[in-house]
Amino acid sequence: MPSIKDVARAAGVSTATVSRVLAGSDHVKEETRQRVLSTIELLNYRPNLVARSLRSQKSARIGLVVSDIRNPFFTAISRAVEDAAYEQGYSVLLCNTDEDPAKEELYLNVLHDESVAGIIFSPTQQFSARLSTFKSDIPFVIIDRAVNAAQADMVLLDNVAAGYELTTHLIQNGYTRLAGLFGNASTTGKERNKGFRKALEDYQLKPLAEQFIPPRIQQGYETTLMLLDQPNRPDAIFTSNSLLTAGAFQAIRYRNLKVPDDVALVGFDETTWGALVDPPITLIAQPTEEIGRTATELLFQRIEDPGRSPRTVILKGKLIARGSSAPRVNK
Amino acid sequence: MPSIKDVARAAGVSTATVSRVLAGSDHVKEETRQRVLSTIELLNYRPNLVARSLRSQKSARIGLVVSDIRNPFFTAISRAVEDAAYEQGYSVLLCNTDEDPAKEELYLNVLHDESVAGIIFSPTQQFSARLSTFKSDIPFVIIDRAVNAAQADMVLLDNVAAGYELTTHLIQNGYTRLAGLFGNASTTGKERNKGFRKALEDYQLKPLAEQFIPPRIQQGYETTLMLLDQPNRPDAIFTSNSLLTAGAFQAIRYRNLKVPDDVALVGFDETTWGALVDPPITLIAQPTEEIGRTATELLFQRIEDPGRSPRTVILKGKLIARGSSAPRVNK
DNA sequence: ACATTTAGTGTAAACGATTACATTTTTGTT
DNA sequence: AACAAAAATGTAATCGTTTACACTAAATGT
Repeated sequence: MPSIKDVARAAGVSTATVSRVLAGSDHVKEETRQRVLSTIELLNYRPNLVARSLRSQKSARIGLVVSDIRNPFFTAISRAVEDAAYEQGYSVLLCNTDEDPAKEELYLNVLHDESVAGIIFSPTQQFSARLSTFKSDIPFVIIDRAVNAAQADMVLLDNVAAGYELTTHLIQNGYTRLAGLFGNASTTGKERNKGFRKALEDYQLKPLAEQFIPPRIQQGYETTLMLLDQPNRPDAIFTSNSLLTAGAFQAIRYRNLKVPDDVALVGFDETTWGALVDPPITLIAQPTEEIGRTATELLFQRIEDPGRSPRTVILKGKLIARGSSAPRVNK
Repeated sequence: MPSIKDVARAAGVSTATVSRVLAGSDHVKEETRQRVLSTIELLNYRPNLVARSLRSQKSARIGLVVSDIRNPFFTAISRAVEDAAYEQGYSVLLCNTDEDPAKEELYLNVLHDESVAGIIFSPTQQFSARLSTFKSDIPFVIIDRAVNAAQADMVLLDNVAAGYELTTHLIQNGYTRLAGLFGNASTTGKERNKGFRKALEDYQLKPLAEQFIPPRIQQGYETTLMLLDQPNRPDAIFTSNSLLTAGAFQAIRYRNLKVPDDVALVGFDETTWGALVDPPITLIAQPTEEIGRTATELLFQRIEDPGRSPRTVILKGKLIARGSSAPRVNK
């Protein structure tokens, strides 16, 4: 593996000159530059990024910390971040916290030790407490979940509006006995609940149930069974993320109920299966590609200028109305 | 950010001693060790991994190169690899090639430049050609797809057996006009096809169609439509990966056909949706957790001992029979 | 009592790049 | 032709570790 010294020697120049050529400095004579470049080519030299990082005290790596890579939303985000990062010559270290604050802390430390240039992440709820400590250190951008202190760059969905729109859609399609399943691991669930409530209020309706539960398929399944078995069964179920939607869907099928005739179902996030099941699921699609790209861009901007005032970008979801919430037929 | 020098100074020792304590060397007096440790605690010192990598010429990072992170199989693999790696104190750089040889080459270079200790990856078909060049360099483990030269560690599914089992299952359940959709981006599709053929031969049947197509939902959809519109419609469709399964399922629904009465459908890999659709999909589940862990372990072993002779681990898939291939009822 | 081993520690040279500063070469001016 | 200014290049320190080697002091053997 040739080093910059080998190149310098072979090209008959000093390492400084090679470095300058590499950096694209314009203080190198064209002739020399060519000579160095062809030597680099010849020796198949590639600069050692570790050495470069050590010397320049910065790296071309960013960390991506997601709470569950199995959630298709985060999978999509990962792709977008990765694409955006690699376009800028950055690599991505992926970390998966499973909503576990201990793992989160571990990974933030790891990323710190790896000298990443910045971090994009979806924090656990417990993170807000640590935010102040963390802030001093590495540039970071929060995605998906608001943190208390507005002292950070964030890319969020307008969750209240999305919850409102999805709920309104149900109401306007004739559903009145609404139950909601909300993830309890983040503010996202809370905000979507806020929109849910607001919509109900605006139509002078009362929620039949509001459950805050862990964002897992199993939990969605169990809670939905419970709701379905109550005397006054809901005629529509609102779920605040796709894992809960999957669980709810399973439960409904398990009880041999018809969607949407017996009970409608709506949720969040485009998934492979949402369009495949019968009926397909009505949902709010998040602009994952845009979220990932925006977060990456914000991060680069902050790396560039750590002093700039924090910015929050709020994106809109898109209602995709499908069979699972088709207008209610009078019975 | 304190460095080892700061610790050394504060503890009244040399940096060498601090380093020895850090490395757990037993050539340090207990009293000194304690003093150093408490100084480290006090200053909240954490070793700089970049400097460590540079000096020791190795790093605690591994690269994971997958061909499509949106494929739930690879998502699952990622998780497993990540967990296994972090348990050993390694971080994971994630790369996504989209089956694009150019991206693959780019990422392999990036990983090389990042001085990763090793790479786990699912190569594109074009990779085999580059294998010999690549071999000299970084330790790596191939997953999911066999490469020509057996000169590499590999963790694979017994794809021929899996294809055979899945096909036999269809035949034994009374299906006779079988069509197969196989991914054309890897050897995996070919091998599953081999099992498919073998099973048909053993039962003296002829395949109705064998299509090798890009592993995308859209392609699966279009090809299935084409198959369904032929005069002699298949009574069962075999798909070699979950994206093709999804596409096929969509197409079947679009033509308003009943699964499995009009046409059965089987595929590979556990997905969220496979169990949710009606009827749920029969499939061969791969032991993703085990694949990921095994690959990571093999990689660590190879990093440890680069000279050892390559090893191929072949794991068995598990048939999960569900409604989409229920025994055929006589018409 | 002296030589020899052993344990504990320090010194300083790496690892491979970047970069401030010094030096040399080129160019331009008179 | 001489000098100044500008351009090109080189020298060497530096980033934060690890580690071969050197050294000291104490322990052991004779």
